[in-house]
Amino acid sequence: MQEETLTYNQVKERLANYQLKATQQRIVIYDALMHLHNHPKAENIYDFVKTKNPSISLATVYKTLDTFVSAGLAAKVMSENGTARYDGFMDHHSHLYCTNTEEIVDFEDEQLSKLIQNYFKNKKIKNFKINDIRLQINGEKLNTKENISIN
Amino acid sequence: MQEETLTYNQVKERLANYQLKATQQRIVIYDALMHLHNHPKAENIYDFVKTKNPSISLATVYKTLDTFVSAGLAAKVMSENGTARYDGFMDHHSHLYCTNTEEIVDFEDEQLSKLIQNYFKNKKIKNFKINDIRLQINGEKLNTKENISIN
DNA sequence: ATTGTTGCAAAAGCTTTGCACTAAC
DNA sequence: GTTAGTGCAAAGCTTTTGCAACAAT
Repeated sequence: MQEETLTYNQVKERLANYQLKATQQRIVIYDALMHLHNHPKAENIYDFVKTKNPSISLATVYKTLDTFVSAGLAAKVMSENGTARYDGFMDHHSHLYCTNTEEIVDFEDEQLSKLIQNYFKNKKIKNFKINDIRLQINGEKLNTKENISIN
Repeated sequence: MQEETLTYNQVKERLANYQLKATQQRIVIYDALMHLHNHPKAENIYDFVKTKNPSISLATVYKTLDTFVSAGLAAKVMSENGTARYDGFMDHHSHLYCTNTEEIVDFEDEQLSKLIQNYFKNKKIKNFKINDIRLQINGEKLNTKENISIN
């Protein structure tokens, strides 16, 4: 798995690319998103960043995540129980959702994406412009010791 | 579009089939689900049923919907803003989600379902048992006067 | 008669808001 | 210096809970 470790300056630069002021809070939250690959909720991110910036507030975490989502730096995914989960990896991907453990696992399958995209090239939906297609695959993790993996 | 209009006794019978006591509340809520095809939230259903049973409580609506979902009589869909939406039509289907109007529109496409099912017959996901695959198609409704329709 | 369901009001959980203070540019 | 972001505490909204009263079987 790719481990994206950016230096302080690299993060600043990336924020600048998105016309965002590089505040301490944004930097640590961005960093958290790069480290937490489990589709954390705001609270998880809050816990993580508090170790680096103990005075940060939960409201700031929410506001910042919202900013990132608007800017296109992060994605917001709704889990089945209605709480928002955040995702710092912006490549198109779908999600596996385990109904038992509530885990959300990224699922990326180029071949399947192509298949679906092609399908909709031929079959249009009237009065609707498709921006993004995601699969939500619900099921159960079978072996709790091993990880879920494709193929 | 199929308009499911059931008599009082037919609803009672259907509830009985699911081992559910046929209370007034359940009957009107079930009826509401059959009439409201817009993926209503609990509050919408509450408003609808209050015309027939003005003393019903919102808590009962929530509890009853939960009961229906557990029994398999209805489905719960999470919308992008984190509120639960309910759906009384239990055939497998996907959803179109309009990012502007927040409308959720049912989308059923036998051909596409088959395509995806076949795909996963060959390509298994390790340690994961797929129970249900749904497409979440995000986009924008183009012509606000006309309805969205397939093909 | 028994068992499960309802209604109420209170609480819980997550998220947003308003505003004075502060930091980034 | 100006503009935008932060922290706080309060409020908002959806959903859940506990329990006594009640209705269905």
